Amino acid sequence: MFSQACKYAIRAVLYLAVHASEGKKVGVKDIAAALDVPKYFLAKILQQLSRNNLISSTKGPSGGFFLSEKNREATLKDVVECIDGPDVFNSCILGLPICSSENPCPLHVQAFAYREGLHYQLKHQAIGDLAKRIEREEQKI
Amino acid sequence: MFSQACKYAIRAVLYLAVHASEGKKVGVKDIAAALDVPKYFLAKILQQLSRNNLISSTKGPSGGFFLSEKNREATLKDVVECIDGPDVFNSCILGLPICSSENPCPLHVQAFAYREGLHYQLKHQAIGDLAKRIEREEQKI
DNA sequence: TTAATAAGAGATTTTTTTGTCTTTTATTGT
DNA sequence: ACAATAAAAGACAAAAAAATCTCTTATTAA
Ligand code: FES
Ligand code: FES
Repeated sequence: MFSQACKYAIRAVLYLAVHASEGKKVGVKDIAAALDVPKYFLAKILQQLSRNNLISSTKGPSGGFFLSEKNREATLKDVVECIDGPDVFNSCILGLPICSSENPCPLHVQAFAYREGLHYQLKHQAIGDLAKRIEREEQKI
Repeated sequence: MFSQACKYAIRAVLYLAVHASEGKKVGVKDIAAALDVPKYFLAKILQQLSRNNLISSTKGPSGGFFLSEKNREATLKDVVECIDGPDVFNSCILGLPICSSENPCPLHVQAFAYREGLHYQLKHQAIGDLAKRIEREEQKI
């Protein structure tokens, strides 16, 4: 479903949502250590998210990454599409050129349900709200 | 979700289920052309399926690939696990080391529910039956 | 104003996946 | 027997994804 880079991106954003803020920035090193993820690779991913204004950063001492209030209004769908491109949620599970209910492949019905269920959550839940639920339910990242 | 090889495998098996039989074998060349898939790559995949007794083949003139009655009783789950390994349907969508409802990641509920939907179909529908539905509903492969 | 810090950017390497080509082996019809 | 056929197997190449390293730029605090 998601590329490795995208998995790291989601986890990093959620980590920032829970552990960082305007006043408490976190460096790549810390995130990478906390998530047990390759440091330099994560750095690249965070750069890309930052360029697309999905996360915020400042350089220099006491600098690092965090989520602004604006950033918290975005969704994980934005994050996913930033890393894996815009077609993640509308391409055929068997790789056929078009995925549609009019011209379905043999797995379309189930695959579509799967994708849409996930898509819906990722699209309609703000990252800020998601973070609150993660803390409340003590979920793993 | 599935590797390219696995997508090709599923499509090839379904193609054989619909278009081949003990009495009407089909060669890699024909399958590759019909599915618009790289020929040599597909050959490798078919070999692997054949070694694992998920499809049947004979060498020599008028030889080729087909599905025996036994083969038709297998499921696409078997095909998928033969190519992509046994963990496809029980690994965390975020790549966390364990996926369980006791220790869920933030996407677990949705990911699990819909993954299971797909898993269920692939596990409980024999390839032979699936082929009949494909013909009946004129689905694309 | 300078040394230390941390992200940004670029280049490079490693690994995995995908795709191709060649040789061998088995089978069949002549 | 033999030429033709087609899969099996092995080696190889190309492309993509993942991961690493180095250098640059901005910022801050002493
Ligand atoms: S057509 Fe294949 S998943 Fe929709
Ligand atoms: S724990 Fe992540 S999908 Fe189940």
